[in-house]
Amino acid sequence: MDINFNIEELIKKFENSCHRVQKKIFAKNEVITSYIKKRNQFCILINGNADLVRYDLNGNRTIVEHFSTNDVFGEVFYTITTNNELLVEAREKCEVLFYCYNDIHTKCRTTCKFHQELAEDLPELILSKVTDLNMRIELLTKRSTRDKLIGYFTMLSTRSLSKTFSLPFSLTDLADYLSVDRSAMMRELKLLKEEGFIEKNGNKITLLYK
Amino acid sequence: MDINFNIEELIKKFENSCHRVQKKIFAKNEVITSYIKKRNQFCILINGNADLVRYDLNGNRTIVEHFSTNDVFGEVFYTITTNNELLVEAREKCEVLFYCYNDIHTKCRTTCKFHQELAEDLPELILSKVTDLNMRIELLTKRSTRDKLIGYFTMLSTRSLSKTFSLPFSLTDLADYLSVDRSAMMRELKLLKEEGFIEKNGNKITLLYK
DNA sequence: AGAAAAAAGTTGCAAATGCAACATTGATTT
DNA sequence: AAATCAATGTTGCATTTGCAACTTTTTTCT
Repeated sequence: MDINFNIEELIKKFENSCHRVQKKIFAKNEVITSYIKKRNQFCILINGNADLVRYDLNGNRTIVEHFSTNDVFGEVFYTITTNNELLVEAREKCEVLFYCYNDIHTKCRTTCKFHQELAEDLPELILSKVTDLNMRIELLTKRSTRDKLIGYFTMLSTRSLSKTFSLPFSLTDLADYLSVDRSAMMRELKLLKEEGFIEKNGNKITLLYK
Repeated sequence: MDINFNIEELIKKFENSCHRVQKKIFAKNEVITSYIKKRNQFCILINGNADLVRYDLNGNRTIVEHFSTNDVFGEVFYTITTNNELLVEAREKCEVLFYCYNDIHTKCRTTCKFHQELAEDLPELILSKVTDLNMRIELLTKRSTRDKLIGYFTMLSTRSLSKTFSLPFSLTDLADYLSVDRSAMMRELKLLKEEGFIEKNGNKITLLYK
């Protein structure tokens, strides 16, 4: 599958064609959107890094998804079944495009160029999201912390086409992403180093197995 | 968001218009497809129930996804990062539509009516899959077996608009779906009954909390 | 209807994980 | 440059979970 969707081009077109779309800029740690308050919103992260975060009743924080440049997110992708708070938080300065999902297939299709093109490329955009989510599920269904770590590292290694790669997360956030206790994860990480499975220098990891 | 995609109608059209699509029928327990052997395949389950199942190296079985009528699945949704086997297994008699994802946006768009319409409705189809996957992740990131069970029951209750609902799984399969040990799950289920959170008769569950 | 297989239910014990409370290092702010 | 805050790293202990080995009940097959 080859995704030939070019978001840069699309944005250029939007800027002098469609006025139903909003572009906003957020500073580090600002809340970009809340999944409880808004509905039917569809967002594209043009620039930056952000996380979809859930806080449960016991105060546990979970990074539900991690977004980087060109990722899509928003409430259309989410059916709320819990009463937990779901927030998208900027981890650094972020540029975000907002608009209403309904607009895509209804009004704009025939009117503005931006929406027309987006409608065409939408399957690709969403599809790449599906593959991300499936990968995430693959990780989360692993039975032990060790298997989750190894699974995650293997994925990063495959993506970067190298045995050595850097973590996109702090270790604290990685624990929240893998949905395990941080100290338990640190313990397991230490064992993986001691047993010679991995090497770690700063936020760079090297796989030594296989 | 309202999904007005009518798959029945679409299939009727396909049957006398497009010859690039295959319809096959599977008996219970047959393997519908393997995610390692094939690539770029896109499937619609017209009728029946099936599971996407993973067997890991320790012999653990995980139900990665559960499909029922009108669900879509296939390798296009999946970037293989592991060497575990991923199979779609029929849990009962299934009718399945197969075709190649690439066809959707390339050749068929201008030629056959079936693909043309499917291309239009594809965002909706995939989007509903994304909401399912997000719900799944929400469950899997819960920290304890108890929270997973309660989360799952709450979701079923919300969907059926009733405090009483029936489980779509056997308990054995539910454990594989929630990615926990079956006996540990049974123990927790017993506690939930004893502590008055739920009632259970056969495969019917009633929520007693809130 | 009877046999066989699958699912449900139970339990003791070992291992993994979470929790809490720290010390240490590194980064950011004033 | 010092102070503050965040991230990393460590450990003991309690709790949860997984594993293995069963029995009982329900379903499926011939």
